[in-house]
Amino acid sequence: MDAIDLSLVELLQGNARLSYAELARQVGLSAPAVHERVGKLESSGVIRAYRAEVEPESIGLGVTAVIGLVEDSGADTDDVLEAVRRMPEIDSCYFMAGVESFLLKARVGTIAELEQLIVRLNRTPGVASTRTGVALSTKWENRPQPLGPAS
Amino acid sequence: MDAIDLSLVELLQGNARLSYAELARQVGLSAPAVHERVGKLESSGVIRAYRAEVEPESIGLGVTAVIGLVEDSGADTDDVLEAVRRMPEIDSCYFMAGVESFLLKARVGTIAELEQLIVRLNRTPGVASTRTGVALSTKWENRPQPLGPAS
DNA sequence: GGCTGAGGTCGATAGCGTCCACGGACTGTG
DNA sequence: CACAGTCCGTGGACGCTATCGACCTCAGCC
Repeated sequence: MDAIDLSLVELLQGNARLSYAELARQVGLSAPAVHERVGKLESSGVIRAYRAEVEPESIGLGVTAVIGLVEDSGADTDDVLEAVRRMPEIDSCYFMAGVESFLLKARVGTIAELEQLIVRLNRTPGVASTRTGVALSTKWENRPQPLGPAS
Repeated sequence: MDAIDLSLVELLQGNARLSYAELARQVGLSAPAVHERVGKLESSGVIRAYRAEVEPESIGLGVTAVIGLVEDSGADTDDVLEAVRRMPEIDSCYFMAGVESFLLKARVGTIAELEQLIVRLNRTPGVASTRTGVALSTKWENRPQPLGPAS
């Protein structure tokens, strides 16, 4: 990971569809060289994926909620995790310090669907309670990360 | 937004670097047709951007925190928002229902940097208090959204 | 010095992006 | 019904890109 790799990562964070030729021009290398570097960034796991960022409203997902989840004493954390993973509405999942072991971000179409999701979560074995906050609006999300001079 | 547009969005959510030719094969249209459809999805705002998803640790951002922010009574919400926006560590910002007007997700390199960020937030005019939770691990994030039959 | 490996350039070729002219299915109208 | 207009697609063409293989260069090491 040198300075050129960092620039490549930064460029691709900004626009994942840049051509190798364009990347090459920006960093001052040839296209094959860039191709190889990006390939290594991908296979070493620095670049995990390339995703189109979609406006949730336009695909019928207008409601965003954040859910803190408290586990039963004696719950199997892996089982809970697996159950949560199977709910496609849950688009992010963090294991947290604190009473609420998990913090979930969910995206659904309507408040009614959110209600159903919460009920399903509360019924899940190992889940003691949940606490849900509803986002009224998303100001921004997943802003490209500032590239600290890395590892 | 018909079924083909939905497939295109779904395919690009999964891999933003697919070529138009490949997309065309997958949805059974010609490349120029796909090119035009994707162009319209972009300019109508359905597709906001294409981003490389980067492993935060590898660019020196190993600490994820979630911060609830309570505004002063009489604070100017727009000013608070502007101040928060200027902090590049804050990668997501939601305006929430509840006492904590904003929920922020931050990404920093070390706990020391997190401390500085929190101090800066608490010093910001209009901010009454903050409450921070630290993520011990990220199970997953920004999973491709399930494509409900959309608008 | 001479080997070796990493990482670059160059050149070639197949395939892709993108522009354009053209054509069929709907739709509203005389 | 015939007509024109619109929408949305196809196919062809052409320049640019992706990607492979051959070769070059430099650093480290025996």
